Amino acid sequence: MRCLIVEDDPDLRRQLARALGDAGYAVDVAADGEEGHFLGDTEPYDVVVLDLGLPLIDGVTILERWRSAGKTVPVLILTARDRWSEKVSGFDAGADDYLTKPFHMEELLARLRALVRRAAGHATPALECGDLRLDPRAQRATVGGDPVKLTSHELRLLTYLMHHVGRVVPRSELIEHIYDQDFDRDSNTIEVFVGRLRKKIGQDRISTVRGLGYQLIDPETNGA
Amino acid sequence: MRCLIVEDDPDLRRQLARALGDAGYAVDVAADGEEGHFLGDTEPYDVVVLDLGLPLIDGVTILERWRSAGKTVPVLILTARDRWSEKVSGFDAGADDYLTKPFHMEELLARLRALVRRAAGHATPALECGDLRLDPRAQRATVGGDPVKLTSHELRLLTYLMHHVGRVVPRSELIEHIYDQDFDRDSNTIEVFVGRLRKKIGQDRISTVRGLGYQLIDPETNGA
DNA sequence: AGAGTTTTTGATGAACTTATCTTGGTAAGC
DNA sequence: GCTTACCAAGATAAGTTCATCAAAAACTCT
Repeated sequence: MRCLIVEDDPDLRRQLARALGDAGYAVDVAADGEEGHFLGDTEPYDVVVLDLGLPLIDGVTILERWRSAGKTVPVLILTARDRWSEKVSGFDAGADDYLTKPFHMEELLARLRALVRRAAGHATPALECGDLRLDPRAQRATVGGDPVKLTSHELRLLTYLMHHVGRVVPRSELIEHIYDQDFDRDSNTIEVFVGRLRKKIGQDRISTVRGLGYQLIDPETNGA
Repeated sequence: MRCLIVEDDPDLRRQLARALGDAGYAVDVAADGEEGHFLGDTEPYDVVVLDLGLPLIDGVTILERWRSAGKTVPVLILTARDRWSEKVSGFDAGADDYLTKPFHMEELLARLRALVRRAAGHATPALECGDLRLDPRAQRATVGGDPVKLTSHELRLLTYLMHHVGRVVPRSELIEHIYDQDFDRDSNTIEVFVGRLRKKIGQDRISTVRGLGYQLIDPETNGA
């Protein structure tokens, strides 16, 4: 999952970036409103953390622009505790959730998980696909109850696929959502990771559709 | 589906071509207004992505000429964020949708899907024909709920036929919409693909009309 | 700072898709 | 009823895409 953080306070920004990185997100950061607006406009994020008090362009304005441009990416806004009115205008502008500063990092992570989950149209917190389970909170995957040891990028790949079970996902999309901004596109990393994942979770769980992409097979619908 | 991209910025052009290619379109590109106008005039596209700021002939002018020549192909125009007035004149010239640069590639794809769908007079996201279903986003086809494994070209062929259920589609039209510009016309590839499709989705779903073309049979209207 | 992972890269070989060719069948026209 | 044109089907060949491996580079953690 790929996440954008728009926050002008350097300390908090760094703290957020680190926490979300540890939680398995590919993280991009913006220090002011202009940069934040630009990034959110151009890159495909799965969730955005947006501070309201920003230099150059205000958070609410950014959000309004994204929404009027048809962007549906889930956005969580951060407000100071005393800025009560900001919160309201944030929601009016189309925010999906808010959090008042200061906050517990754990709570932020929980809310983000909920947002990502809802955006993908899932009801349950844990992702499932046959006897393959993934707990985004614990960053743990199990096959038939047995834990599988995955490295961080293997986990990212699996997480994205499990949010899109049954869909044929192009390699380019996987790259966009697993890596952050500056990544060299032309490489075979995805193939290598798919290979490793298959070795760990079972060969025939991920099928490749030549020329199109990869597909996580749902045994229920008996995918492909 | 066959798509024309008219865009003068080389980076964006390549990026677009790649993304649309990944999404299963047959893609032609034009780098300036003259080439774009010519291609759109002579080749039958299903959708066009048109930048407004172009060398030689401006995008709005191209669009006006196409429209006054009776072309109804859906056109999505790209505008820079600050060119507010361009957007308006683009609509006046007959654009079907617009997107301001920079943009999410996924949003562009979603809008193109919507355009193609609308142009073919469909309401539901998934294409249906009897118990044959096709989800263009997931690139998955099912017959009576059972998934059918199709290769990328088989998928393109079926997609086009499903957008024109019941119509007798000439082989030449299929070739034009499945392949891009430079393709040797004199070959029997389409016959071969129709044969393979029939084998996978059922023999009597596609009927051949001698001397005219192929027809995807809709059980409702009991086609043919 | 160094050892152990993890990630990336590059190369090689295998697998698959697609295009072409050939042969045989089927419908239309005379 | 015969000829001709068009279409179906199978086999083959070519070209592309993908999988796998090994090794180098980057990163972590002590």
